Amino acid sequence: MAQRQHADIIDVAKAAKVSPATVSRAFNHPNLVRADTRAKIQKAVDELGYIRNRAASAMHGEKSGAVGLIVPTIDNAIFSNLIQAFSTALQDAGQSLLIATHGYDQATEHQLLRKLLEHRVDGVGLIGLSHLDRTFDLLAARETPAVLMWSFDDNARLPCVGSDNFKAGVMAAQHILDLGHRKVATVFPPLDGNDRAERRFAGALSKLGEVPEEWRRTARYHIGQAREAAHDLLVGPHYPTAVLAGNDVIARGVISAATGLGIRVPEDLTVMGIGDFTGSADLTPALSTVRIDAPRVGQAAAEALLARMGAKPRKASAIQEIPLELMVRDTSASSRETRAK
Amino acid sequence: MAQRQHADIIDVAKAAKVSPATVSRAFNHPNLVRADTRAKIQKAVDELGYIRNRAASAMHGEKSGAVGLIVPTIDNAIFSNLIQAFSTALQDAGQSLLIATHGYDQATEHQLLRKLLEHRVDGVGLIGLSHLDRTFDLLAARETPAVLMWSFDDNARLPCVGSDNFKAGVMAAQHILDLGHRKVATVFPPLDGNDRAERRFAGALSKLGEVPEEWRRTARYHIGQAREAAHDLLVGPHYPTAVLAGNDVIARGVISAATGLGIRVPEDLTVMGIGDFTGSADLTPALSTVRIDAPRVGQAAAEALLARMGAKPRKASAIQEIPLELMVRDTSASSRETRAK
DNA sequence: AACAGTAATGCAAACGTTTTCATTTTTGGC
DNA sequence: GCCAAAAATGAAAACGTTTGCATTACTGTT
Repeated sequence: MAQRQHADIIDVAKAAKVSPATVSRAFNHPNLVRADTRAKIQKAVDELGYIRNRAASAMHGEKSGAVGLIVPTIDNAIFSNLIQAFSTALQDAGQSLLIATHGYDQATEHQLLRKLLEHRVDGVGLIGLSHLDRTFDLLAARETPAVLMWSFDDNARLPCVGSDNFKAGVMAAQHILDLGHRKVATVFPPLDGNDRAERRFAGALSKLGEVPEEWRRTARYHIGQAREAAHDLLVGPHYPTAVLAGNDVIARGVISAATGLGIRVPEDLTVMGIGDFTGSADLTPALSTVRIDAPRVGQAAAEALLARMGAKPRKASAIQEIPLELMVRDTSASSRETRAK
Repeated sequence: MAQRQHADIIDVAKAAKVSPATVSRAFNHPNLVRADTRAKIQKAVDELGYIRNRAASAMHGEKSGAVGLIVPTIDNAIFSNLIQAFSTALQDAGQSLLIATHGYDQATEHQLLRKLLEHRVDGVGLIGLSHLDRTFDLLAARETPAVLMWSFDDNARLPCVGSDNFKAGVMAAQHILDLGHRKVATVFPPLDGNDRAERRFAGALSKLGEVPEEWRRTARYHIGQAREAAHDLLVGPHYPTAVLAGNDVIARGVISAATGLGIRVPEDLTVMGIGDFTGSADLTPALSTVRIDAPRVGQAAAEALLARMGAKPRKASAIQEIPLELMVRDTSASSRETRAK
């Protein structure tokens, strides 16, 4: 039995009594083939269980129908909302998504980009503004449309969609100051290689002025670590009346540390987050924070990328800023009735 | 200037003064080419910025170097840990990951599978045990290695890696009973089309016996919804002394509702989750739950899939059960000192 | 130094599509 | 019904690899 492994376009053509060329056109330029011919072809496709071979199309300089996305990690609330929205928008446009994670390592990121390019992705999404020079060069050499997302900056090297992290830091700090706090501490993630955190911190400092060394703490993206860092901060001799956390997860750690020490939030201590991740509104007390609309960023980024991929002349800059929103909830309060001591 | 668009394997061959065949072999079967020849080729590759064309290789019946993963959604803690681990394991093996989300719709899932097959993925991962017949059929017809993950069941239609959700339900229920509770309520997600929730519920019922209608509540995967459902439950005339939640997120909603009503956890009410998601241990109070080790599932699933993809004769069944672990923390307590009333 | 055996390389055909160009069919105006 | 114009289809050449087979280059033995 010399039955072929899988039906190919020629088998379909035979079954439908047309030429392979017509079958191909029926897929890629349906308007070029008559409706009844298309019907015949569709019938043959169904009967033979034909599935087109994207690899063979891509070989022809055709689009591969896949987009690449490189993120630091999938498994934290910061990115998963973004990825979900990005993915959905692409799927709606009929694109497939190749995803890769580098664990915050830019050299790995570059390697992953190479791998995605081997698959001839039609476009690429990256997180953050700062990347290796050779990453930018590679993208340019390959003329692959790309979008930076999550952060926003006017003079980014590539189109970018996201929020201004500097502003986020400013807004959070301003809110704290507006409440009358003057003794403000910070708990931030390590700043190196993380332009988001770095910008937020810079924004915060621009309002707060100098923050004394003993009121600055560092914690990775992890509640437990943040709690330890905050504990250390709050048992000190000079305790602050407000803590600005680099993101919502850290803020949760801070609240937890405070609660553990019998410090009431917000009566004794104001805590501000940044991000407004899923669940932050449902904490008890509900977290005051600056909302970064991750789903909207993901969707807008996907749309910007799709527009770039559409071989349109690179028209109006795709740079797009997603607005921030101050979410005043139950962890921030005026400093007036704070500890008299 | 007739400069070619991008370097070709033939360009590389010319630059290295060897034949294209040798270049190809240098990539795919390095042991077949002499070390110094390989060096020459590598040099040419670097100079020309050559990136191999995976599409062209895949055409040759070669492996595409990509694996597909279809999940209900990325943006919730249930899956993101799993996806991250799955992704990492694949990357370590040099594979790329094509991901697609269907939002809990099996027909969409089938469509997505078709799309992944267009890209000639070398293997596919799916979430859960129950899928459309035509999804299974398609996988079989294409002879594409596949793994079901997250749930485990002895007589699944495909190799599966995961935990036994029935057991998870049993363990949670048993713990509650062991503490002496007899008035137990449940808050579960909708059961239809979600075999994980369905099995958990069945497991719980197998221990709990009949749960009266007024103590059963339904809530989607969302803290706010769960809180409402739980509120409704706890203000009733006959309130339970323990609540078994279908997953950790729902458990958070239950705790929140209880706190809001002045019901103390665990003194007045025991709350059990299932899952042990990121952060559950860091809640205050820390959540008692049944740990499903998502990262381990993801990694084991990836390994099982890779093994299947290795053209090895389908040897020892790749079915693998990941053990559950009861995490007794601060939301469960003996029923003895519960409300005397 | 000649030989067999093995290791390394090259040649050319194949893989499944898309597209240009040429050819055939259909359409609509008279 | 005829004709030009437009629409639909087909033939064949490409796309960038991989691989079976043939050839050439080494290796160690006598």
